[in-house]
Amino acid sequence: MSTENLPTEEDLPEQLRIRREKRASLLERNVEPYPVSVPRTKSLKEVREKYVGLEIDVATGDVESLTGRIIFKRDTGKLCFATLREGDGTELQAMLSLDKVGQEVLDSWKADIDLGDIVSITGEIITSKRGELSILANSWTLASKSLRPLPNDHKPMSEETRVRMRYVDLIVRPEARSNARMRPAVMKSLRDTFDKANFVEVETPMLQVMHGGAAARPFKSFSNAYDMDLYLRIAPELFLKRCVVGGIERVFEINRNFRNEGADSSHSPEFAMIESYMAYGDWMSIADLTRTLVQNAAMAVAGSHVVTHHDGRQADLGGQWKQISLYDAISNGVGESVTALTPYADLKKIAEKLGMKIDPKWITGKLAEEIFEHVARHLLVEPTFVMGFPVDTSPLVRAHRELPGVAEKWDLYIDGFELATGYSELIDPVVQRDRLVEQATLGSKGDLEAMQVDEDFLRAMEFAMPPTGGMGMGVDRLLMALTGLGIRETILFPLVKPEVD
RNA sequence: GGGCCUAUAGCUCAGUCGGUAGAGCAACGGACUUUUAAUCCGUGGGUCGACGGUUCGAGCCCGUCUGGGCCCA
Repeated sequence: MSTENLPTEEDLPEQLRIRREKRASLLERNVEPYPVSVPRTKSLKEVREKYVGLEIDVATGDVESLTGRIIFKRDTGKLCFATLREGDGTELQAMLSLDKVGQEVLDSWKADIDLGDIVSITGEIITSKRGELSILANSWTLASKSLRPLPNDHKPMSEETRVRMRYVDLIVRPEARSNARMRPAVMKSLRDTFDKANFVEVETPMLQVMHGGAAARPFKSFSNAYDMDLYLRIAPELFLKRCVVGGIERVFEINRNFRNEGADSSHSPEFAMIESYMAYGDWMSIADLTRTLVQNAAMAVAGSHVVTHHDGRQADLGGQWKQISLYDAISNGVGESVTALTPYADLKKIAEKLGMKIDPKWITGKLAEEIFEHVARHLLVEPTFVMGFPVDTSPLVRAHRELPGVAEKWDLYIDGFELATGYSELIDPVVQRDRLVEQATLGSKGDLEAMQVDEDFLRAMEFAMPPTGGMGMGVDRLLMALTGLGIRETILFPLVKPEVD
């Protein structure tokens, strides 16, 4: 990187300039501000655990070398205090006294060490006269000099600063630390649940020649080596179904999908998703699997099926979950009977009466789904399976075994948002081809979310796919359901537009 | 896409009627051997998001743009 455009020392804000001067001053005195290693015999957490319950004003005689970031600093004339914090948030007090370290070392501590610096301190583990577990320094050494001041630890950072500088957020905000550690706990729980049910995890392409498996606009890219357009996947569905054809009868994938659409408090352009397929299952058995995945994840992070959101609200994810019919929900919401056979014109009248803005590109089923979202979605706070979606918006789903115009598809709603979807999969390759051709026709008419005809996928289907149930669930949204957080808090580094100078 | 709110010191925020830019924490200098957001005395730190307009005079009023948030679609 070029150094030409970096600000000169005089241009820097006062506090940044002073810290750079301190770094230079250390180097002048042959003190390394960024040493290759520093003494460390225990973590702060290990010390806290070992000496729990130690009485006031005790000297243990145990000498350790401990490291941590300086979070608070209380310098007095001859006895200085500082609070060290390590990555998981564990804190420990450090004490430096004139009679232990001498004038020169104490003066250097006061002058050279700032909030945010990482230090190593060697000394005896004691409790102070106020009972605080502490390390009383015999010596100390700088582990890494911070050139930027930490934000005020007692006022929350603004939401934008938290997202743009997550590394600082993780240093100062306990909830940021626990959120970051909740995601891997949930991932582990999901994989354990699948493993116990004999599912095999696979990884399928994210760079795809042809996108499919969902109704969404893709990100487009280009391969220099192959000289052709490539797409970032919007869903792994068509590859997982190839796996089922090949005999991986219980299969799942947890990984990132990319959708080139709007971003808001529940949509991120890249998001983690589970997809899973179970041969010889159907939409009901896959619903049971989905419920088990969610409930086990709740148990893993909350120790209970009742989870407590960050605002204190509790949500009960336990028991069997309510099932409602999509068209019943619409009928109740609009006060007249609506079915999958209700004609487009009637739906349009209903939507207009509701004051909805209607996109002329919407087909009949899409209009019904939009009416559902308008009248019923916000009511679905407790976990609810919404059963029976229109067949014309579900091109990869088999038709309902009894209800005409309906597909064996459910959406799972929690807290008013869609958490997961599940199907009895369409396995008739001839019908599948017709549906995809129909999609391609919509695409050629300008529907940017329509699917393409994937000939290789159809060829796989023609080798016979067993009857199968399938599901997809947003991992970020699962974390939202468990914590009540917005999607940008469940993702460590959500996409943000670059800062402008 | 539409509407509303928002951008001021390193961080979090005030800023009245358009008239010399404020606080807390942080920083700098000094005092202090048991502090817990230590305390006390003193000091410095600002392109008020960007550009344009109105005005004798703009952080404040108007317009455009950019970033962020919320609501609607």
